[in-house]
Amino acid sequence: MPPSTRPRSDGIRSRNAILDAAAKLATVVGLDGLSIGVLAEHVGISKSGLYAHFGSKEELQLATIDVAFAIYERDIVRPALAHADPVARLRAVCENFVSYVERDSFPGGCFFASTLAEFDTRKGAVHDRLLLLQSDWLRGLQDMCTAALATGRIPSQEEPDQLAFELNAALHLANDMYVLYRDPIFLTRARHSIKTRLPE
Amino acid sequence: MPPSTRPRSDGIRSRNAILDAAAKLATVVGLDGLSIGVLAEHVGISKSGLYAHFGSKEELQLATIDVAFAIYERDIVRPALAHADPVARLRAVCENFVSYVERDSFPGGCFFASTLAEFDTRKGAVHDRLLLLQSDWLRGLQDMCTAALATGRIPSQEEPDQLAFELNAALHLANDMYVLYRDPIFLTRARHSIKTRLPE
DNA sequence: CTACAAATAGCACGATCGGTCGTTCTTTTT
DNA sequence: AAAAAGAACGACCGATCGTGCTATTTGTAG
Repeated sequence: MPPSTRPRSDGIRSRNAILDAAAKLATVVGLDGLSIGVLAEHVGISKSGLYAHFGSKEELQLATIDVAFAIYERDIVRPALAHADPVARLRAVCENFVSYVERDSFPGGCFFASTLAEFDTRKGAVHDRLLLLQSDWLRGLQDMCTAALATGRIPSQEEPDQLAFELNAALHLANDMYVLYRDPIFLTRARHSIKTRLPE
Repeated sequence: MPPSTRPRSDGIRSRNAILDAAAKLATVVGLDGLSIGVLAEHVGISKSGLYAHFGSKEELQLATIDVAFAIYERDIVRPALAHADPVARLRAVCENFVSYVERDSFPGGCFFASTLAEFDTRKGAVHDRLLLLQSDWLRGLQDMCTAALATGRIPSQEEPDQLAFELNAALHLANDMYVLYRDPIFLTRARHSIKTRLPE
């Protein structure tokens, strides 16, 4: 293979700027509705200059998903894993999601809620990647529920998957309603649902 | 104004066929992603022939929303209103939604879940119309919860809006997960959540 | 049966889409 | 300092977008 293909420092900076803008814009106009020209104009570079960073629009979309996933891991999952106690850990991951919505990390709310709603019934690599990450989230939540219920400190006779469904439902709707109405009452509602199921 | 401007019978038939296809397609590719040309080809008429039925794409979108709303009212709301008992009525509206998802009324799941996710952060008449209908649904659900709780037969000390939020959350997530995974387990989960809050 | 309006098709427009090209500028390596 | 490679640019491609305009067909009221 030819030498190193090492990226240049300014190229990395540009690429990060592009993907940061792409992730934010995608939650508003969609991953598909996001056009190369509009994105380039938004970042302040030419369309072909932007395009040179990615071989196709699909690769741009996949790269955008990866940076959004990194943010989600950094802000929601990793801080929760710091808690050793299973119940505290589960509480933390839920609260981290709510506050991640509350602080408007993305203008269109949770990146994965937005993009999955767009690609849920489509085919292709983007759908597959989003589905994989969603399945990881679901399994992680279910595992946390299993561990939390095993402590015997949860006032619920539900099975773990049902508890995970109900927690996820509250988080999910809180995101959608908060994006739609910009009313924090929905975040309060979700927090109340969580607290009822995972009391201190 | 000039006499009647009466539409012709074949025109009405075409218009219905167009809007029926539009409502179904919109849940897959989005209300905006649905292009006139593709829709025309799908219905089997020419692009300009289709376009003549509506003055603009936005009017097509608004008309599509109206037919979807009529279906939602016919299948979900009206049958539930047949129940005089508030608890039975609330149970019915929830169950009607789940079975409306279960029987694949739209290929992309609930029409309003799909389109609202697309237009939640946009401006314009389409967003406004969707928001209005969503607010109606929310208020209706809250009213039903108020009436149901007033019977004293609900084993919950929650306020009505919190109960409405939790029921809505279960319905909402059931739709999204069922569309994504095509696994009826999520419908079962939602039904379980409902039954726990509204026992027979 | 005739007349007229509604319905549909054909055609073309300007804009924008994703994508390719050759070229120039700039950073990094030697 | 020279050479090599990455970054960014403007021009351009064919395709498709929403949207008009005009002509033709077709259902229906008088």
